[in-house]
Formats: sequence, C-alpha cells, structure tokens
Amino acid sequence: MIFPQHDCSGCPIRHRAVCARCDAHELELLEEIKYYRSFEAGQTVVWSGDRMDFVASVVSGIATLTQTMEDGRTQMVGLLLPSDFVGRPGRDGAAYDVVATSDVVMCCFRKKPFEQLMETTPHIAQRLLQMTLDELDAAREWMLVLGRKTAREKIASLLAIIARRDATLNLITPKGKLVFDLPLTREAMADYLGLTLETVSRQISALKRDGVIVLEGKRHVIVPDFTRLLEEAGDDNDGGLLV
Amino acid sequence: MIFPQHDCSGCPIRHRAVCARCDAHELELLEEIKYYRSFEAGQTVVWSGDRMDFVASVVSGIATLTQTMEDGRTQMVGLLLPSDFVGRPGRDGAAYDVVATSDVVMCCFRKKPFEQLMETTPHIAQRLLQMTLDELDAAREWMLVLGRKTAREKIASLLAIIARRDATLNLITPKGKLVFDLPLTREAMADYLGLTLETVSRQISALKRDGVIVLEGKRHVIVPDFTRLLEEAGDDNDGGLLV
DNA sequence: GGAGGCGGTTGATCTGCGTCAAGGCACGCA
DNA sequence: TGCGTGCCTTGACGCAGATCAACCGCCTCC
Repeated sequence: MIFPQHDCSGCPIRHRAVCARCDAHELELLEEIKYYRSFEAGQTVVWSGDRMDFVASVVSGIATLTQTMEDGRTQMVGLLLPSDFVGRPGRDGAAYDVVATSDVVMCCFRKKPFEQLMETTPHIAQRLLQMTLDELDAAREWMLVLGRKTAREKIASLLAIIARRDATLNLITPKGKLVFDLPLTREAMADYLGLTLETVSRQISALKRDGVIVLEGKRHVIVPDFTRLLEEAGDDNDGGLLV
Repeated sequence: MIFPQHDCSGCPIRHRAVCARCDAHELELLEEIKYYRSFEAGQTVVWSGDRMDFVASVVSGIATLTQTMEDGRTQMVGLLLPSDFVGRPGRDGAAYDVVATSDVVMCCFRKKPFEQLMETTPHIAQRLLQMTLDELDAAREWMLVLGRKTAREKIASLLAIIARRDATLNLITPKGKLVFDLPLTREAMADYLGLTLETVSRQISALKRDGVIVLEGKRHVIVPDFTRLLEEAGDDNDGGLLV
C-alpha cells in the first residue's frame, strides 16, 4: 500500500482526503481556502445537478447521498459520516442530492483552488484516488446487498456497517459487544436497502426477538455478539464492508 | 472539466486511462512496461483476493467483475468493455473475480513501474481519478437499478446501457434505431440485475412481444426506438448511465 | 446417428416483500 | 388538557418474482 491509512487526529480537522502525511506546508495552503458550513437536520446541502463550487470533509453529523426517480422512488447511494469526503474534483455539477440527516458541520474548500492544489501537490490526487477506490468498493459491496440479500440480511448488513464505522471512529475494535445509536430513520434505512419502511421495522423487530440485537428505545442499539450479526448479514468474514 | 474525454484512436492502443493527452514521452515510458495477454471465453483472469501484479486496459472482448457469497449467490458489480480499465493502483489484491465472458485481449502494465509512473507524471493519477469517479457514478446508478426498479425496468436499463456503450464505441450517436449483439448469457444478465435467469428470459420475451425490441436469434437485438427503451427503463433522460 | 451438454423458453406453483390500513408513543403547541 | 404531527409498529392481503420442472434447438464428440 503506497498511501497508508492514517489517523489525522493531530490535524486541525480530520481530512482523510488531504492529510495523508500531514504535510505542514500543504495544511497551510489548505488553511487559506477552507471555510466551515453548518447545516440543520433535514436540510439539503446540494441538489443533484446543481453547480457545486466546493469540496468538503464531514466534520460532524451524518449526511446522505440519494437519487430519486421522477415517480418518487428513491435510493440512497452513500452515507457520509465524519471524516468522509464529499465532492467531485474536476466536475461541475453534483450527481446526487446531499441531505443532512442530523445537524452537520462540513469543512469546505473552494473548488478551483483545491483543484490547483491537486495539480501542484500530486499526492493529494493520489490520496483522493485511494479514497475514491474505497468508495467504489463500498458501492460494489452494496450492490451485492441490494441485488442478492434477503430483507433480514440487508438489515443485518446495514447494522454491521454502522456499528463498525461507529466503533472505528471511536477507536474501538469492532468485536464482541457493541453499542451505538442508529443515525437513520426507518424510512432512510429503507431507502438505503431498497425496502419499504414497514419491512425494515418488521425485520428489526425480528432480529430483536431472536436476540441478535437489543433495542433501548427506537434508536439505541446493543449488539451482544458482533460475529453473530455478521453471520446474519451473510458475510463470510469481517473484512471489507463499507469504508 | 479539467481532463476532457478524449478519443485515443490515434494511439497504439486506446488507453483511456493514460492517454489523456497522448503525450509522446509518456507513451514511450508505457511502451516499456506493457505487454499483452489473451484470455479465452469463460476463463478467470483473477480471483478475488489473489495478488494482482498488473493493471490493464481491455483491448477487445468483454469481461465481468463479480462477487460471490459462500452459498453461491453471485452479483456482477461491473462490466468491462474495450477501453475500460482494470486494476487498483496502490492495492495488492484483486477485490472481485474478473472473468472473461468472450475471448479477451488485455493490454497490461506491470504494477510497480506503473505506480512509479503515476508518481512522476501527475496527470496520470488525475486521469485515473476521473475514470474512477466515472465508475463510481456507474456503480451508484446501478444501485438505483438494483434497489428500486422492477424486473422489466432492470432489463430495459441493461439493454440501454449496452446499446449506448456499443454505439459510442462505434462512434454512433445513440438515438432512434440501434442494433447490437448481447455480450452476455441470460444467466450473466440475471447476475448483473439481481434476478433469476428465468425472469430475465420472460421479461425479454415481454419486451419483444410489446415491440420495444426485435430479436434475431437469441443474442442479436434491434432497438427500433431508443427513446422508448429509455422510457421502459424508467430513465428520465438520456444522460449519465454506465460510462 | 445418437448421446449429452449448454443456453434458452415457458408453465405451474410458492413465497417474501410490498401495499394498505389501523393504531401507539412521544413531543410540541394552543 | 387536548389536538396535531412525526416516527414507528403490527396486521391482513395481494402480487412480482423465485422456485421447480419440463422441454426445445443447437453444437460437439463418440
């Protein structure tokens, strides 16, 4: 691996995208073109097709990428958690609706200067390539979920992804017991999984009944045995799922 | 757009990946590390997880990227047509099974020197980033197909993608009447669409019965009206589908 | 020439999930 | 205090697509 994963917690903000080596000079250049933006829960960050004149890192909160057909059917195609990157260097328009699911803070970089920075400091382009490959892997993993898994497996897969991401962000190894809060409504989960919200609700109840998860309230989830959850998800191993 | 799409037909081979500007010096460097490999129909190019010491452009023929669960359920996550790029610079292992669907010729580059070339000639990394973003778009478009479309819409979507790609390769504008050969078996189509081969067969028959397509034999397809096909696919417009 | 395999089609039946509908809990607001 | 609204759950029912099975045409290889 040429560009190793790297914990950027020492940086002013955790730009997985650009801090591959936390180069002081680059950070300085970035400082000049960065600004913060806040969004309220439910607010749309950009509409698909709109001009998007920035790229950004999610600092806190959760946002989603969704596509919608004319008749209203919608499919979530990405979940943006803190440290994730949004935006398409070299492209003018947004390809998807970006919606804040909770209150969200993003660290934005004006696109033009960011693109110039990419040209002068090649390892940023290389780092972005690595991140885009990660996203591509995640999207393809999700194609398997959407195309071939049952409703129960889909729910278990989603819970596993969120649990793992959550654990990783908090520097816990995802193993054995895990506790986290669901950042999505049943409807949003349904949009991610290609299901209806009723089916999501039923399958969550079923997983609860079968002891795979314990629910406190509607959002607080306890996973007594992460391995069991992975089995329910139909995953052969611990590896690889959504970044 | 910083790195415009570019017809590389003047190059020795059509490397969309690297010939962004057909730079003579770069091509010369590439010459040194390139070699051709042929695969027979049905042959597996690499297994998921295997070490992959090259990256490549598809010169001719069709290959697929697939994922398989332990119980045998498989999902195709990518279709490789001539000029498409395979491989993951900066990664050691293959993430998916790559299988030749027809006889395939690939132009390969040894990975180490290719990665070095990426570091010294930044626009190759940038070009690859653009291509990866394209693939990501295609994967996400496909998530909508898998998650939210009916069997009939799925089939129409696949036919539309293949027809468009085929037309583009032959420098025809995809509009009105189109003619092409299906490069996939019914089973492969089913694996792409998250369906069974029986359903694929039935829906193709239905589209034929309804005059959306005309079939000569089992593989030769005539689309009398491309716009009609797009309507059947549930697409609001002509844009964007799989690269 | 016939046996067997591969790819494809079509029919009959089953079932997982969608659809429609009712109702529950928590919260804010008049 | 009562009424709305958002989010969620559960039940009854129907249907799209899976499953199981039979069969066809074509090719290859004895």
